[in-house]
Amino acid sequence: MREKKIRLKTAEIEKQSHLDYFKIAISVDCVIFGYVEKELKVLLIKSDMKEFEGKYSLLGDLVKLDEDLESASKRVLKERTGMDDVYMEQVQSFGSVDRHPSGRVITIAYYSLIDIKHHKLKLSHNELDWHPVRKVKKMAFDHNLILDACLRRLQQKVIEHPVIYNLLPEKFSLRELQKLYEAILGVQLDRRNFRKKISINDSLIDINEKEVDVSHRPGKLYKLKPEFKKKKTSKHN
Amino acid sequence: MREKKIRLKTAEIEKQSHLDYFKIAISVDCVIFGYVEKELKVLLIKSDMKEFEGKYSLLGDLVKLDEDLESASKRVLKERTGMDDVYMEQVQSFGSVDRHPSGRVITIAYYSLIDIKHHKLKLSHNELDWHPVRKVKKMAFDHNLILDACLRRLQQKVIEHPVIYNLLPEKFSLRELQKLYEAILGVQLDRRNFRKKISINDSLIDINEKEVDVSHRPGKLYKLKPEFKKKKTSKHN
DNA sequence: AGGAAATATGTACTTATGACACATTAATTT
DNA sequence: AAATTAATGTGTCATAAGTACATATTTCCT
Repeated sequence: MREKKIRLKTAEIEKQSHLDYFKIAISVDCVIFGYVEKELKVLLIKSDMKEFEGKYSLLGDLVKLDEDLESASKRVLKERTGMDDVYMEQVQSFGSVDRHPSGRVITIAYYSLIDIKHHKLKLSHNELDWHPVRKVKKMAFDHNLILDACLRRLQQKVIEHPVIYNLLPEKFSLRELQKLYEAILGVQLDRRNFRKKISINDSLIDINEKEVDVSHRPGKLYKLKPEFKKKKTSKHN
Repeated sequence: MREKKIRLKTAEIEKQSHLDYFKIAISVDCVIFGYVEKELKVLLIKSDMKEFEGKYSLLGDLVKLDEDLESASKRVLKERTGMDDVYMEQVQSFGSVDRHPSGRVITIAYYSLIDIKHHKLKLSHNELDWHPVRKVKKMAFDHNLILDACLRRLQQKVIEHPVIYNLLPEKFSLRELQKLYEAILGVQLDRRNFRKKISINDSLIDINEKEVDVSHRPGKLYKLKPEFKKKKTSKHN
């Protein structure tokens, strides 16, 4: 009997300490980029916290005890959007003491790139929807900071490796690729120089097909060479 | 008396649950780079865990509930080395489920650059000492991975901005700067081209002094222009 | 005073980047 | 069916950046 009482006590204390005293919670937040209507967009959800009523937030969740960080962010993606097998990269941790109104939560930010045509998400649910990256208003928590950090990382990536195939369908024209590149970097580029740059790094296959349903001369379609499709999988973190 | 016994018990359990069951602990690990005897070194300490007896580990500690991540890693540095006001940059989180033998610990890696001449550390204590980065053996935990990630980040940084003044004394010669650059990248460079590169980015001041106590023609000494000294302080994470 | 050793600087060659123009193709209009 | 239009597809030249390489100069040491 006495033993039981002690257990109760300790359970209580565990629960308290869980959020109150020495416990720090860990979450992941996903910045999910998509390319819709020639604009770079990010998937946001209406915040369910009353402190942030009306504001949007990134998709995220607490990390479970038995899951790796990347598993956690893939789970978030899968749960909320049904999407699987997406490109994902860890960006940065955010851990200011006061970043979460309900307690101490350190979050690890990931960004993902998805081709929205291949991954049909149930946008009707959950007030989940695409927002143009450049027009995102004040979000919940420090999520604007997180979005900025992820966008900068994506821009860095696209400069180093201009073919961001993850955001495009399997077959794409050079014009489409250039428009994507411009959408990410927020600049306009010379068509000829862009094509030269692409041809130099030699990562595309001409598949001898042409665009259809365009109201002008159709462009050639390309695929990414398989050897460039290596997904960046972070192994041990 | 009974109360006391309970407290003892709960304290025990707190300690257990702290690392055992539902608690995910958060730590920071610091990869502290120094430039000693023309070699890039990292500050390591003998692991105090019996699982890793004889192995070295990075300097790290659990993050306290009321401290930001960067504060935590600065505290670690200060406590263990006495050093303050150092360059520091967050690199990556490591959170594999099994990375820590005593429980779930997610760690956030930082790297620091210090000029060892300005920061005299009490190396005699704690079996704390500098180790050549290229010759580090198997360390405790996943610390080899962490070191690798931080080294790659530092290399990236030095390519973008060749003047890594944090590792050098205030006044330095171009030869010293080049040797440092070479030590970080692990390559040999042409002296003339290196100097051209440095002169182009125009970040040094010729202070009209020369090296002393060198057994050959002394080189000119330079300082970094103040406007290039902006410390990278991560604001909100 | 002369030799050794490192500093300091310049030039030619190659490669990458940026500005720019014209011919070609296929859909659309007349 | 021919002319028009609007986008695709390619090439050249000028400039900037990167790489390979050589000679003169300064200081230390003997």
